[in-house]
Amino acid sequence: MAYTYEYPRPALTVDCVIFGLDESHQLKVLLIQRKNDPFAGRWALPGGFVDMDESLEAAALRELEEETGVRDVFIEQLFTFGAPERDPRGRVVSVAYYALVNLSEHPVEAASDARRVEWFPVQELPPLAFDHDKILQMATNRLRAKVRYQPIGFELLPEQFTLSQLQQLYETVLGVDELNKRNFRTRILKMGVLREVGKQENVAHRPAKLYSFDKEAYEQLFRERYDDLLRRGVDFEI
Amino acid sequence: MAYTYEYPRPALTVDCVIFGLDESHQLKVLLIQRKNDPFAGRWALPGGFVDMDESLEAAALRELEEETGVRDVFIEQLFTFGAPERDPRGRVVSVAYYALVNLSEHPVEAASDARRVEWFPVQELPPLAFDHDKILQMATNRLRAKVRYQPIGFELLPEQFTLSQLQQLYETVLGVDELNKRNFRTRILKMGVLREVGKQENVAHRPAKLYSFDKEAYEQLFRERYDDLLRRGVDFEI
DNA sequence: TCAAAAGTGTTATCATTACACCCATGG
DNA sequence: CCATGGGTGTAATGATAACACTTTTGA
Repeated sequence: MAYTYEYPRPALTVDCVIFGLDESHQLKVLLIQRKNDPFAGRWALPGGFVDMDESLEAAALRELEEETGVRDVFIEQLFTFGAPERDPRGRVVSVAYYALVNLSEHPVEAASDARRVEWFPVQELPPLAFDHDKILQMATNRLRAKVRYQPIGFELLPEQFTLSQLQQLYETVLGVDELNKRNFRTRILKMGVLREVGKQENVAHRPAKLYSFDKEAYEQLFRERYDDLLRRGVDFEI
Repeated sequence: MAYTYEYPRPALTVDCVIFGLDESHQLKVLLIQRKNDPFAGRWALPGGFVDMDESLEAAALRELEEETGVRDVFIEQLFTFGAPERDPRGRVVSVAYYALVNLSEHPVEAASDARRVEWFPVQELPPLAFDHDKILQMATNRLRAKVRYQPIGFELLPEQFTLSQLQQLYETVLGVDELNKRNFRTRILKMGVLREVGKQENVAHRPAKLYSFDKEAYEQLFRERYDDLLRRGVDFEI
């Protein structure tokens, strides 16, 4: 069957940049190996064509699961890439999505067609197909910007976590050596979005307090913040 | 002539949300009146179909000029809207762009096909076609967020401007009553991105100092900021 | 008693807020 | 000399950064 239109149309695809944090606090990204030309054998972001009756987000989630087995992810739209020459096969416009997940909770599946799927450290990436390096670069920047004003990342930790774990997470996502322990703690506790829920047991050192993220407190805070911001006016801070 | 594809393809359009500031410090948005169904007679964002050999941004600028006569605008991508039912004619995915311009420097043209083009105050909008109210809402939010961390808006003022004018601008864009004069000034001057260039003449009150935006100083500042941010780590501020 | 990691005290400095007040000009 | 905006002083309070120190646990 074929589909005919009066005017030519670009093809429309979606691509997913899925960041994962592994046990050793490395930031990784999920890639698949292409089987077909163009770029056969190269690694690429999971993605594919949008069906006519699904939303863009649904398309991204569907392709992600089909190609990697990864599901139940909160993705957000990143940017739409539409340079005329970005795909050698012809005009293809791609809407990119991104997410940050707990790597250990999202095992990759050997996809049905035996395509390879792997997590790569963002520091040691293979050459990528199409303009996927550009997409990934933008996703990394966005993730780092976002981590500063939204409590992204709490989903990556166990339900209960220590402040050291949380600090580790921030250091990893921001790609920074070592944040000042004292100041990190003061800051994050002052926000009042963490609830103390117990302490570690059976560790060979002083047991750390365990916290969980208090979502309601956060949402409350967020609402208050908004009014503040308007009163302050200008900021010029990221 | 017709174009045939093996699989169906959504149509791809671009839409432009152009904000303008008028002389009386009102925030307005540029709309056109549709001639044809669906939504004939309704007001809508300027926009249209993407050609096969132009980038998305180029398509947005082309449609903007064709439909409104407005040109030489710095647009930025906002979001891509792709809900399956957003256009009654069928599947249409639209990449939205936005910009903020000095309204008086961008006169609208009676478009060749005599379609009406007008600036509407964002507070008093007519019903809009498609999901354009949603697009506009998102654009407004983005503009307000952006104005806090980027010196957007300086382009809207004359080359030389007073601090009161600048404050007015911020109040308008943020939709806020009155920022504290003292604090606004302290803050913005402390940044060091304004250069004093003279003073007003022939005004019936103490003449104000005139400033211009020091682009180099800003870019310098921006680079320094970035390192700082990494060291501070977590922020949770917008 | 030691290693390892958790957790705290403190201080100098800077930023923010809120108010009230003074200044220069043309009419 | 007054109306009209432009422009400044200041003090209380809170946030930030930097560094060194104490505590608690299992081995």
